[in-house]
Amino acid sequence: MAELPKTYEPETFEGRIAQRWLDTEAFAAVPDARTRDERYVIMMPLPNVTGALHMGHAMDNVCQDLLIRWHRMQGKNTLWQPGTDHAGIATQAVVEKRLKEQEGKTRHDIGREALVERIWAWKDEYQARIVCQQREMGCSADWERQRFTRDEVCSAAVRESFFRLFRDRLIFRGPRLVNWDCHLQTAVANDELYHETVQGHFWHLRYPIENPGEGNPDHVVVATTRPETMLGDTAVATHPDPAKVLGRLIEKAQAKLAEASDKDRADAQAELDRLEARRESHLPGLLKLVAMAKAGATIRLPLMDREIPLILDEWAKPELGSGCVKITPAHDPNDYQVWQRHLEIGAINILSDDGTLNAHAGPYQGDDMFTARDRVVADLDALGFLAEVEDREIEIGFSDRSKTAIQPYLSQQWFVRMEDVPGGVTCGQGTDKEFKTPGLAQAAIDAAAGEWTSASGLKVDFHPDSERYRGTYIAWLAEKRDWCISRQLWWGHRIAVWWKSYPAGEREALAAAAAGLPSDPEQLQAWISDNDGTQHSIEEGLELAANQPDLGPFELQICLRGDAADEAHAKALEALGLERDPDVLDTWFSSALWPFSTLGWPDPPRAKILEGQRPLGASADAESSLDFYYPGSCLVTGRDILTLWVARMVILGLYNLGDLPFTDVFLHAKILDGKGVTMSKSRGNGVDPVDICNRYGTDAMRYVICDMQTGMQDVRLPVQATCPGCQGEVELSKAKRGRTKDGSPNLFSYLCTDKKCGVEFGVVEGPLTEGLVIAPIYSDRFEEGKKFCNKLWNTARFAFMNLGEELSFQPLSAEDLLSEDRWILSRLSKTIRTVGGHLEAYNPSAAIGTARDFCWNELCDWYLELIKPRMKDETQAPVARQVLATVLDQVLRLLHPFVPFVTEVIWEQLNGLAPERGIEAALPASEGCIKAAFPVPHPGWEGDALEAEFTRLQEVIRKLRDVRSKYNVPPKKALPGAIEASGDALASFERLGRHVSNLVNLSSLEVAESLTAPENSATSVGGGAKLYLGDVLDPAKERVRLGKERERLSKAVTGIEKKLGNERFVAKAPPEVVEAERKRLIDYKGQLVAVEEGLAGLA
RNA sequence: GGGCGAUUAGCUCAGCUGGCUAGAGCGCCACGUUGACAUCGUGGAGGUCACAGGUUCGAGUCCUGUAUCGCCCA
Repeated sequence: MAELPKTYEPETFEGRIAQRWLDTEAFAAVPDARTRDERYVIMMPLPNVTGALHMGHAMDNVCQDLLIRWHRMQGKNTLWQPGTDHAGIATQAVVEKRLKEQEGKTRHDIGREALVERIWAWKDEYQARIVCQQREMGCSADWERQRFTRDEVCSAAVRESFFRLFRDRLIFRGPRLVNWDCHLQTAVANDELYHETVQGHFWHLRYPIENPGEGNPDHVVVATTRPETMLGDTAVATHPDPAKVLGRLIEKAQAKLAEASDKDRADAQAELDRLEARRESHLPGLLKLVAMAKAGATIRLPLMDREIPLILDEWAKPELGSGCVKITPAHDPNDYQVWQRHLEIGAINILSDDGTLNAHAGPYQGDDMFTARDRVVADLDALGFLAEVEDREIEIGFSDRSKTAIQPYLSQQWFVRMEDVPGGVTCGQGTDKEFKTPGLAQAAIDAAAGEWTSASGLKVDFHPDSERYRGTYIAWLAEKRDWCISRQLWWGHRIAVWWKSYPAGEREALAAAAAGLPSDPEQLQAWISDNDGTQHSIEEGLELAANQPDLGPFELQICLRGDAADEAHAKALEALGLERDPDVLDTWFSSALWPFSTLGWPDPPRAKILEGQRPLGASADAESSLDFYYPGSCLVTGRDILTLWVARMVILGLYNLGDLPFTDVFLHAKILDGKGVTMSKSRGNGVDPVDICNRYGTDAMRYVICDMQTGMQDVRLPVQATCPGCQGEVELSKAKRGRTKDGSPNLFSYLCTDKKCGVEFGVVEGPLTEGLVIAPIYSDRFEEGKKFCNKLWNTARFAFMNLGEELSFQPLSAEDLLSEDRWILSRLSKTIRTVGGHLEAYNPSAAIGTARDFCWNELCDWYLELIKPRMKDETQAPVARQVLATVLDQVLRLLHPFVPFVTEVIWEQLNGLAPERGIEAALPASEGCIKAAFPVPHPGWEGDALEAEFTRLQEVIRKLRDVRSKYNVPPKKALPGAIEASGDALASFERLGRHVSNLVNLSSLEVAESLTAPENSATSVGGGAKLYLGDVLDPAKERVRLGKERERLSKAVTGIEKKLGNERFVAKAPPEVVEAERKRLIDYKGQLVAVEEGLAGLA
């Protein structure tokens, strides 16, 4: 017999097991004859190649592997698609930063090609690192399908999808206000910004009104936190109906005052007074302005000497400031909206790409924003146009990538049209799932709400909190905001549109270029775009250029479908004077295609097969990967990218393929550090999951991760480090940070909390920790997982020591089994059912908790103890052995998805010792636990009466142990015991008395309806019986012990009596609740009487 | 500014549609190495369920407000 080592040492077998899974192709996803219901697909949320994985990724990957292994064991054809994301701006920024640090160069110094080459090298390094980490964590993804968003297969999908959207006029180029990063010189998305509140000013500017007329104001005052933007003002707005707004606000304030608490009354009164005073002072002036605006009044913009209109718009707030607001459409999002409502005012962009002012800023051209601000303020002041300067806290947006302030900036960008379009959008063109939708955003809304289902009957739902996240998802989509997909970067999928802009006067040149275009409708799509981005056919466009030149300049745009089209036509386009757009696509565009680009869409048979990769096309007896694995099943991710990524996958899946990329979205918790701050490498609080695996074992890491995933509660993970000075443990959330050279806190170093030590040590390698010892960080939360694995290990060890040389299977009927056998099988069946239910409900914590409780509290603490005597008796041992082997078999299968390594290695041994396990019939066998059938409940094994009997037995044993403990009886000393009971309980204890003797270590046990207690007995009640333990009595101790017991019981009795004495309770509570209370009262009273008798006996 | 959520033991978290004396793991205390396991066993201490009101026979759970802390959107 192969005896297991005494303790669980994961490092001795994890590597070997991982290798065997690879050797046996256990993770391989190969299309076969299984039906759609027998398939299960998870597309891994592609980690970006910016850096290594941390515990947040571990949470994501472990949850997915749990689902994948569980479904694989249920016999599904399972695909877990791995891969990585190029992460445009993030990766380029990291590489650029390193270039600057190490060589002092910028990207412009080395050029586009050289920079991209360096980024590819970085990508290779980090992709390898990430895959290594995932394999270490036991991720059972099909590594032979590994994809990267910029590899040839994914890139082909990007080109095709872009072309189709462009052809359907769902991609267009137009002017929009974007967040401009002046340092990186690119637009950045909202999610790449962070906001900070800084001390700033509020400048009040006085703008003169042209020819105000008798009795009218001769100027307006506007206020701004960015006075330099006044150079781009194109209007001043005032509210069209100030009386109504002020009236409504005053009503509201009165209502609030009426309801205000004493504490708030003064504030509410002050607010009301302010509004009323304001109506008095400002309303007449504002009404005059309304009349003037209607009459076409204009304003003379100071410094620029430009005439701009006074307009009426609800953006102006009559209750604030002067009630007027300056409008700078090109540099403020709200003003931009105003412009959209009053297109006649125009927009003037005063900024260049590099953040300096352009020619539209007149004398301030060439200044940066801050220089310009000082000069504008000084000049306005000198000319008497500066009314007032206030100090004020203002919120400024910063680019997360460059850490510099962003500027709202009007520029030409590419967009995907999300709103409804006239005539609707056809999704799934050319497939048998083709359908019409009003617009792309609406299609994704319908997918999650209402009656709509896809052609194959699918719908999207969210877990574990369906309501909450459906709401977030729909609210975001309902805005139907166009998606800006262009980025001014060098790292990414370059936009495949060649274009040239023709001012209104150059219609002839436009016509000539259009006439010279190659004709290839399948591979080439041409549009003429007007100045708002609306795309027209060539004929319509030329007509517009002739008849409505004010819609110019016109842009001739040609999109090529793919590499072959580039080859055929790019030169010709360039000969016509068109240039390929230099921008690249937003990373999320390629990520949005992930559920099908990875499978070879649009043309799986012709998808490039990279070295060591599985072909994607159809085989003689199976569909292509795309047909077989799309639509997929479940998406597992954090809630922060629900909109950025999940919604967009739904949109492009529906648009390109006519069906959903997945039906279930599992949003898991986020892992925070000990202070509640998001973990990340850049904050110096990240923990590398591989460090945890090495320290505690991979299964221990996975166990604890599963245990942490409850509902949506984010989880704090306090982390520690071993001080390199004193070797003591330092709790990082309590330790002080080290200092950098300039004296500010160093995010990457800590001071030891031991006062005698105080050594500074680093936690992340880098320039800031040069010269410091780097202490690996870990978290003692993972001890729990290791302890559980050790317990499981020793359960198996006990089994193997007792199974004998080789156990042969015999069919067993219920009569062959003893009561403890039937009890553990009943508990096992119910455990399997409960665990399955928790997994279905996406609750890994409850699932593993249930499995753990069974293993530890029932199998180990009770069953193993109950059968130990039988194992020494060769006539009784075989049945117990067979039950034990069967329970172990089921437990290993049940736990495998959570802790795959330890279960697999035990499984291997179990197969050697007991090749066939089962009770009535042998269970289906399997060489690897990874491929074994997941356990199913066995209703025939379940017995409620038996379980109740065992619950009573356990209570009796605990009570008697408690007495032993209270009297400090050494475990080896056997004592006489007695149980006084009647009815069912008596019969039950007569049958099971041997277990009491065994587990309480009794020298003798009398069970009877009425008996004489052993000499010097301590008394106790429990399990519906009166219990005696002899040879221990110390009257003083007993009085104390029973006194406490009496106190506890009489408190409970009083409580229930009070409740039952309440007439309204008895009248109104459901009868079964009242009845249950009555039963409890009788039970407690019985116990109380017994305790009091015991006390009386002492006297 | 708008929306969503959280606050339960020293720590990290459970607690479903209101109903036993509010639970688990870790940590803590006492005792214990008899052949699975000291990464263990047996027993134990520890909570005004953030605060204030309300609904109800009954509130950790439902409602309103307050405080603190998150997240998303503007």
